[in-house]
Amino acid sequence: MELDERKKKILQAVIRNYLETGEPVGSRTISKYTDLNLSSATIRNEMADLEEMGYILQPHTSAGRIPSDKGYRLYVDTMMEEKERKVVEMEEMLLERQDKMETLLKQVAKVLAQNTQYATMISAPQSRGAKLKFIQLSRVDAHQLLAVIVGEGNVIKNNILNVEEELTDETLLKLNILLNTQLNGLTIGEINLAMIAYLKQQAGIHGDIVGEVLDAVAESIRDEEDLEIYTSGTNNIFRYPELADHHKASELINAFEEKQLLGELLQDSRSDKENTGIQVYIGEESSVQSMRDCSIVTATYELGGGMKGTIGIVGPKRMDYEKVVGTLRTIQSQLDEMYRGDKE
Amino acid sequence: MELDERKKKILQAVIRNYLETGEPVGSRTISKYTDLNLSSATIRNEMADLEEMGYILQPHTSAGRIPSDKGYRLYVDTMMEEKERKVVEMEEMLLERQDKMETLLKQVAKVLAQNTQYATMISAPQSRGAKLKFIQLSRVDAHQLLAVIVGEGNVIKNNILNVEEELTDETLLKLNILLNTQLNGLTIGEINLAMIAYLKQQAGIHGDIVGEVLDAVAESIRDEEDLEIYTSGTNNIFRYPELADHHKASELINAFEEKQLLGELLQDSRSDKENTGIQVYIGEESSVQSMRDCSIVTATYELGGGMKGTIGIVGPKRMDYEKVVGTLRTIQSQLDEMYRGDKE
DNA sequence: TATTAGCACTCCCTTTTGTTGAGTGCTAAT
DNA sequence: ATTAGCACTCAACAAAAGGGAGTGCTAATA
Repeated sequence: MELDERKKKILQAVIRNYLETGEPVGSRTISKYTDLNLSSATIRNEMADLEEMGYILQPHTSAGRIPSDKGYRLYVDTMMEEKERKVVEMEEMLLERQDKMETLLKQVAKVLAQNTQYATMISAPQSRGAKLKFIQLSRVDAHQLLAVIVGEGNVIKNNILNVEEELTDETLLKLNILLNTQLNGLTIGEINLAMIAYLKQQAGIHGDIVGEVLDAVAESIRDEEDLEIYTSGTNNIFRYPELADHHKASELINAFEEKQLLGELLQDSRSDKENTGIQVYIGEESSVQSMRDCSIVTATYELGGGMKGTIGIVGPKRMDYEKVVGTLRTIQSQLDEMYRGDKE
Repeated sequence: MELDERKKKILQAVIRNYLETGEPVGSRTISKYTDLNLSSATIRNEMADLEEMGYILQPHTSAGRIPSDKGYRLYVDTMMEEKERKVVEMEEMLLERQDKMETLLKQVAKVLAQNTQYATMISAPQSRGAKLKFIQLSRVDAHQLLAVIVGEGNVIKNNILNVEEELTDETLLKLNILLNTQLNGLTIGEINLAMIAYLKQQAGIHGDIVGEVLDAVAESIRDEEDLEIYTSGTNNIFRYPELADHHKASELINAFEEKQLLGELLQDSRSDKENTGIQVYIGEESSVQSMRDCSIVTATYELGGGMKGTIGIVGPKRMDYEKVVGTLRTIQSQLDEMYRGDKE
């Protein structure tokens, strides 16, 4: 059977209506709602075909139809009309420039949740892409060093290193010079074991102690793969009855709290990107079990210099895809603008 | 009417039973459950008295009794038998010593949630109580300085300072020496405006630029009053039907996400402390509206040197107070031990 | 005088039974 | 190919009925 133009129109009407109301859509509704001027009986026949083709389904006999995952997919891929979305309160947020990445991201998540009424998450840009700008070891205690590492975009990492032997001031100074001259300009991801081995060799005479410190520095640079994620609006899931029953809600909230799975999700969505950097997962398309009744829209953002992070929006399958995608586009460009603003 | 020994026993029995089952407790149950050897009829009379006195109440005629807030209060104050609680997985956690405060606190929250099956929160110790150990300004960029401030217990703060004029290496070095000699040993809370004014005076000749930097340093030291809070086990609230309906759950989850109110709550509970540092808020006793159907148990912990934080556990009013208080005590002493372990 | 057995009564909870209405599929007419 | 008409289905709501746990009261008992 072929999906002709009329069937498409009817499918689209069913989906649009269902997105709005959340109620199964009947033939009579469609007959009036569209400009097709067809009787409900005709629509019924068409809808039976659409069901057979797998685009819509009946929750039970004698109910209207709701879109299936396949139906949503078709809609998202070919029938949706994106439009830029005004993002409320975004300007304010941008006015007070955030020097702290953390604050900025938390705010983005919050604004997004308020605008869309869905649950949102945002992953901090991986620092491994950022170039090293400055590194410094300072003595804090007899056996403790503080390593401060500053990357492009002023991403700061601290680490307390425990060292067995005491270092002289001179050694420390030399180490600092060595580290800065050798590592400056490299991205954090580039500082690997080979690099460190080379550094150790450079350090030469100081041998053990320096080696120990360098190892610790290397570890603290690469270590922090924990991938921070900020979430907001989790309680929005209660707005959608299809997600709000105890079991599902509990699972979802847990996923949002644990953040482990979210991390993987956002990670995945970054790798296989399309040209636009926006991706939609409908129902079981995402790997997260507890979100099998949800749709997830993710967007990759960039703060310049390879600092890429991902934003995710989680809602019911009948989420307002147009609005969400539109909003995400706006945010993407706002963040981009913000970065360029930073540079000038 | 007097609350004699027998009435107390009955009240205790009612509460104990209700804590377990969550169902209103009838006279027949008590008659069998206790060793009082009284018939249900006698118990009924006594229960009528207890109700008149306000310790228990009937959800509706012909139902059993449930404890009132006043009843719970009496129970918590005089009838509860605390016992130390083994905290599962706590040892493991302590074995891998955490140098990062953040990780430690997150873990404590998690372990606590798993052990108690309630929602938990923990506030990071206020850094204002910590003594300054080390402070350093470094040039990151032509117009950007990085201030690193290390307090006792290796609490680290970073801040990027923007400066108008460029500083010479010499000035920077002098500033560092000045800051370290003058501020070392003071608590972060003690570094106030007067102190800074004095420093400015000391700096003397350098005038403006130094003043600017000092102001920025002062700000970054005292600024961070945001009071970080980590939560865990929010979804545990779904275990308790009396909290799990959409409206209440949504409000609660929101409170846990916003963290604003939690902060005030934990803050309050620290100020008016009893000798033990553990406090119980039953129902409306806490100021947080969305938690009027909950009980909250808070405990103050100390990591030495005035570094005090607060732990909170939120559950239904019929929470297992004995277990919760016991568990908190255990955690308190474990954290204490941990700090002492750090010192030796 | 304190306790208890007995009993009528209350009220929630669950199940049952109707009733309604939106929606369908099919058939026959257009 | 489209549509009017009709019988049928089934969720959702409401009213009715039954069951049961628990109470308060009264009168008997130790």
